Order: sequence, then structure tokens, then C-alpha cells
Amino acid sequence: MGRGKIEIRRIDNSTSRQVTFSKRRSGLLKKAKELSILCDAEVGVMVFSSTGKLYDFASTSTKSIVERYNKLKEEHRRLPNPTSEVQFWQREASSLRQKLHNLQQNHRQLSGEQLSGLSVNDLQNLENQLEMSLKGVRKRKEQILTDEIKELNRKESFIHQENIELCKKVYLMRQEKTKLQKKVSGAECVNEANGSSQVSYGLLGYDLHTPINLQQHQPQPQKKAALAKAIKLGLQLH
Amino acid sequence: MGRGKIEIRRIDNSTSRQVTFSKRRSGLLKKAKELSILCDAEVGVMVFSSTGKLYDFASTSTKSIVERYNKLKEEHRRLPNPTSEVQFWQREASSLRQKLHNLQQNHRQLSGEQLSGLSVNDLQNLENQLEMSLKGVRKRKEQILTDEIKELNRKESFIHQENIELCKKVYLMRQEKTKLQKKVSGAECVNEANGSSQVSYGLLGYDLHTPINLQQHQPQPQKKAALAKAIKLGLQLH
DNA sequence: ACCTATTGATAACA
DNA sequence: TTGTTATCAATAGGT
Repeated sequence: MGRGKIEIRRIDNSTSRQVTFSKRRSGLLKKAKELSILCDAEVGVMVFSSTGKLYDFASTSTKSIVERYNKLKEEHRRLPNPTSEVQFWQREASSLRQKLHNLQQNHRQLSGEQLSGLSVNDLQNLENQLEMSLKGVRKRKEQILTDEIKELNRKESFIHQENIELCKKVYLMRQEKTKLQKKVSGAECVNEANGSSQVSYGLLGYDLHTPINLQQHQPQPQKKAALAKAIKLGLQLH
Repeated sequence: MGRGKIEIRRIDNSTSRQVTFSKRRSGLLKKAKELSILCDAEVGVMVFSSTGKLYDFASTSTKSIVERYNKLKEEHRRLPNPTSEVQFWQREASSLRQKLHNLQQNHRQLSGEQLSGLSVNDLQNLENQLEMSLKGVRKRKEQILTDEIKELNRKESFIHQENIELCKKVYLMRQEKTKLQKKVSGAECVNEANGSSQVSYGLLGYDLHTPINLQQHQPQPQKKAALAKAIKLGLQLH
């Protein structure tokens, strides 16, 4: 019920998982409430988010519902049998161990080990699964690299623009400088501060050129490194 | 959602209250299950009908959920019987849950999901790992198929040998048969059992030929099927 | 239990 | 997060 149907499996994207959790949780609690009212039933719902937060609903009180559940399901836990508590946790641990074991088994097969028990068909399925995974991983990698390259291109063009602006400035300053020099040489008076002034000019001219060249070439090695990286990693550049 | 909208208040008619209870109850449990799967949440639902019957759902186990609820909601039950035995098993379960969670995380990444947190280098490692796995799986598959083909070849040559032996036998029996026929026709006495004897000859001839042809051709389709399978599965046949 | 017209829930998007 | 809307899903009322 939505813009498209979805299959009931863990939602990968954490954001949409969060959104769906929020919406469906409230839907579930609403329906629990409606059921309890419409049908005069005692209903309790407990939901733990994956971050451990609790959301619950109880038509009466959670305590009373849990009490009722315990009373119905098993006649103890409180006073008589502290052993059952231990037994419960032992079983829980056992079940978890089993799940863990299964997952480990699966993991090993996904890693190309422990293949002895499998038929050709099982192996074919495994192979397909691995190829899908590989596709996913490569897609993600390519995504990251193309993003990186795009970003570098953006930076480069920005810096290039900046460079052009600076060149214009340099041109203007040169003009002003020559204008000033003409004025100075036009005046016959000999200035004692001449030497220091010339040093100043020299520095100025140097300062104006060097950073321009630096900025013009600075992005290049970065970009080249990214390209080399991409090529090394087998990315197809368009 | 139905032929008309209804007000959320206790349904007076007991029959339709019962029907609605049944329908909405299963809907609620279904949605609880979906929520737990979609959003990776721990969900528990308990419903008591007005007649006192219990219907429940728990993504893990109701006990575990109730325990978790109690632990989170109220710190009691600690004081009366903080049996170290129970505590031990609770810790054990908790630790196993953690391991399970980690492995699931890993498994998802190996399946090409949940890749958002990984760097290009991580992804490259994953890719290499998957390629190794794929290599292992393919090797194993090829092994099985070549073994199968070898076995079929062995069988075929064995049967072929057998076939030759049978042909020899047929040849010898034909000779004996013609010898006997000559003897019979040489004797002038008319045998009443002639008809049945001819039928017997006919059957004998048929019996001698058919199994030979069958055995000669039986392995062929098997082998062809294996080859087709191998080709379909992308195995390189040398 | 099974069948639809209808309402309700919600996935995708902004 | 909250709201909107196109779609899918649940289900009310009947059979």
C-alpha cells in the first residue's frame, strides 16, 4: 500500500528504514487499539527499535497483560521455580548459538569454503549470489570515484575562473605600475628612497606571478592522482 | 476499509464482533511481523480474546521481549533473586546477540548491501574477497561436473564392453539356433508344438536384440544431458 | 470461507 | 520531520 509494492525484507537504506519504522509503528499501535476497542479484547504491543528505544501499547496496562500472559503460558517464574529462569536463558543462548552457527556456515560458503556438501545447483545459486554482490560493491565503488572526480572537476573550473580574474587584476596593476613609473621618471627630482622602492617593485612583481602559477597547477596533481587511482582500480572512465 | 466505514467502538453484534476479531487479529499479527522484518525491530504482540484465548506474535520470543521490557521499564526482580546463574546466562545471551549482530552486518556487506559506510579501499578489499570466493565456488563446480563426466565415460566404456560380449553370445546362439533348425527340418516327423515353438523363437530373437540396442544407447542421453548442463553452466570443456 | 466495493495504510517524493 | 498523493492492502458487508 504505497506508490509501489515492496517485498518484506529488511530495508537497506537506513533513512527510509527509519521513516518506515516510524510510520508502520504508529499504524501497528493504532490497529492494536482499534482491535481492543472493536472486539473488546485485551491487547498489548511492544516494539523495540534497532536502537533499543521502546514503544508500546496496552489496552489495559502492560503489566497486567504480561502477568496474564505469564499466568496462562506457564504457572511459575515468580516464587516456585528459579530453575526455569535459568532454563529459559539456557534455551535462549542455545537458540542464539544455533542461529550464529547457521550464519557462520552460510558465511563460509559465501567465502568459497566448506563447499563439499553442495550440489551443482546450490553452487550455481551461490555463484549467482556472489556475482550480484560483486556487482553491488563495484557499483558503489564506481559511484564514489566518479563523485570524487566530479568534485575535482568542479574545483578545477572554479580555480580556473579565479585564475582568470587574477590575471585581469595583474594586467591592470601592470598598467598602473608603468603609469606610475612614467610619472616618477618624468619628475626630475632625485629621490633618496629609490633603491628601497625598486626592491619593493621587484617583490610585488614576484608576488603577483608566483601564486598565479601555483594556483593554476595545484589542482593538476590531485586530479592526476585520482585518475591513476581510478584506472588502477579498473574503473571504466567515459 | 471495507464496504463502508465504521465507528471505532465496541461492536454490539456478537457474531460480527467475532468475525472482525478474527480478521483484524490476523491483520495485526501480520503487520507486527512485517514491521519486525522491514525495520529490524524486536516486536511482540499479545492478544486475549474476550473468551480468554491467547494469540501472540514475537519476532524473537515473547519471553525474551517481556524480559527486555521489564529490564528497561523497571529495575525490580533484581533484588529478590539476582541468581548469579541467571545473570551468567543473560550475559551469555547478550554476548551471543552481539556476535550475531556483527556477523549479520558482515554478511550484509558480503552480499553487497549496507555499503554506505565503506571507503574505496574497504570496497576494494570486499571486491577481492568476493572474487576469491567466486573462484572457489567455480572451481568446486567444475570439479563436480568433470567428475560426473568422467564417471559417465567410464560407465559408457564398461557398457560398451558388455555390449561386445553380448554380441558374441548372440552370434553363438544364432549359430546354435540354425543348427537346431536344420536338425528339426531334417527330421520328417511333424511336431504339434510347432506353433508355440515359433512364437518362442520370435520372442527369443526379440529378447536378444532389444536389450543390446537399449544398452548401447542408454548412456548417450545421460551423457548428452550432462554435457548440456555443463555448457549451460558455463564450464569450459577441454 | 470466499468475494468485491470501499476505505485505510503507506511508499515515494517534496 | 511532516505533509501530500498515487497505489497497494485490509477489510466490511454480503454470499
